[in-house]
Amino acid sequence: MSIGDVRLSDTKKSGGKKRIRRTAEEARQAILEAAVERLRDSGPASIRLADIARDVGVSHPAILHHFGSREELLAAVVQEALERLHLELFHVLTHAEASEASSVEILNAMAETLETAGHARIIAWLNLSGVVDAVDKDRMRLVAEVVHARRLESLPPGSKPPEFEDTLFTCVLATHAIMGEALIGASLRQSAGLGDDPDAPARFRRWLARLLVQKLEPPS
Amino acid sequence: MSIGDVRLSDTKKSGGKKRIRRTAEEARQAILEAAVERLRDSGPASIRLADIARDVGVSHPAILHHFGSREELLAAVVQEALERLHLELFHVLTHAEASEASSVEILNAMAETLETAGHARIIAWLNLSGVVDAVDKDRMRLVAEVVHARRLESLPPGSKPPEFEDTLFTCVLATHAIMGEALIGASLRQSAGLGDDPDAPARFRRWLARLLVQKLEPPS
DNA sequence: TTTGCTAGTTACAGGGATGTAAGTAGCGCT
DNA sequence: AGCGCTACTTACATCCCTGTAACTAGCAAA
Repeated sequence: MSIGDVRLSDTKKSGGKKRIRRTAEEARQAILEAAVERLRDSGPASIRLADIARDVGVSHPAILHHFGSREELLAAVVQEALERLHLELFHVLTHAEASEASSVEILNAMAETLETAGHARIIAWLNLSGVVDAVDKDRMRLVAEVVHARRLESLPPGSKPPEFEDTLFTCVLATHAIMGEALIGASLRQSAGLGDDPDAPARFRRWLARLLVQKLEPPS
Repeated sequence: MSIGDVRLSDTKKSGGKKRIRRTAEEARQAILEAAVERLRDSGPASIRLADIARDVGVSHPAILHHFGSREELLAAVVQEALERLHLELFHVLTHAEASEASSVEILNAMAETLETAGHARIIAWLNLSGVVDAVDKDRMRLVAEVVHARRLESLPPGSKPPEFEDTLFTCVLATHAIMGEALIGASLRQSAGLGDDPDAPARFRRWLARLLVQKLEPPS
């Protein structure tokens, strides 16, 4: 198998000749689902009609029937992936605003969303592949504003308030750290001599959280 | 043009029918050069024999003549890229050890190497594409040890020494930040409302440096 | 100058990917 | 029941990419 791309043999589906007929919407969703998974795991270049068709259990022209062309499928997949990301982030943010979550808890929730759901990988793929508008306008600023508000609230009286950009950059750094963990965490841990340490990731996560706490909510 | 992969039309080279004959070594180098560039810009999946051949100015079977197969070319390209990275990092480190560079200067030099030379992109591509051994064993630990030594040197007398893992994690965080800047810096800046601010990257870099200084070399 | 080695060329074969054409079958509606 | 719509299928056309075969030409050594 090639290093650059995953070639799977286009095996015929066996036996069952019963044709299943979904609604157009269901079919689109099933196809998008499979395609997003491939996007996350192996990047946009590995989105091949025959593969996705096999995942879903249809023939590849069925995909073209619903999406017109691979190009349009890819666009729909990207939009779908970003929509999911935005939905989850929105959920995390509003949830954080409702409860009295600390700044660091917000960042931890963001980490969860980006890392485990595979969104970090998709963002990285899209950025590397040159899809420009991978992150929508001002979302990071909104996050930073929420965090900054909390920061000002918990400010010990008498001390001068931190600048907004300090909070903004802290959020950017946190994002870089989260993305970095998701993308190169494993190999970096290897390179740091922590490869065989099973709870090194958790320890780093805690360490990072403590650093951010110290930065955002310094003891008075 | 597709989002997932870059398709360039295979234009015939014009006019000059004079055949140039390099030594085998020169040819290999020229081919590797072009291939590394493509790896950096568009990822391993976009390494296509015809494209690289056109870049170098030969026909595509010439590449197969020197490398045997696309697979072997790809392996050679990866090895070449990692070798360059290691060479440059080694240079940075030994240079830092020779001069009396501060911890942050070391990290800045690493940033320079990873970001501007395009190594960050290559590392990300390889990690995302599933090439496992993208980072060699213990390099990060070596860096951290150099940094930690400096940290202990500049320790104000009487204060208790920091743990090594604190320094190690700081280096990991710095690496994540550097990688993050190289990979998603632009779109993250957009999302932070700093898209039209030309010296936002420099400001973030300074902010990060100050943070690391504070962490590694606290004022006594 | 001739001869040998090999870097390089053109032409073509084979496989895999996208996309098209024409027909089939599931399901709702009358 | 049967009619129509359309989700889906099979078969095929086409293009691109890798790899092979046979030949060509630059350069060095005799």
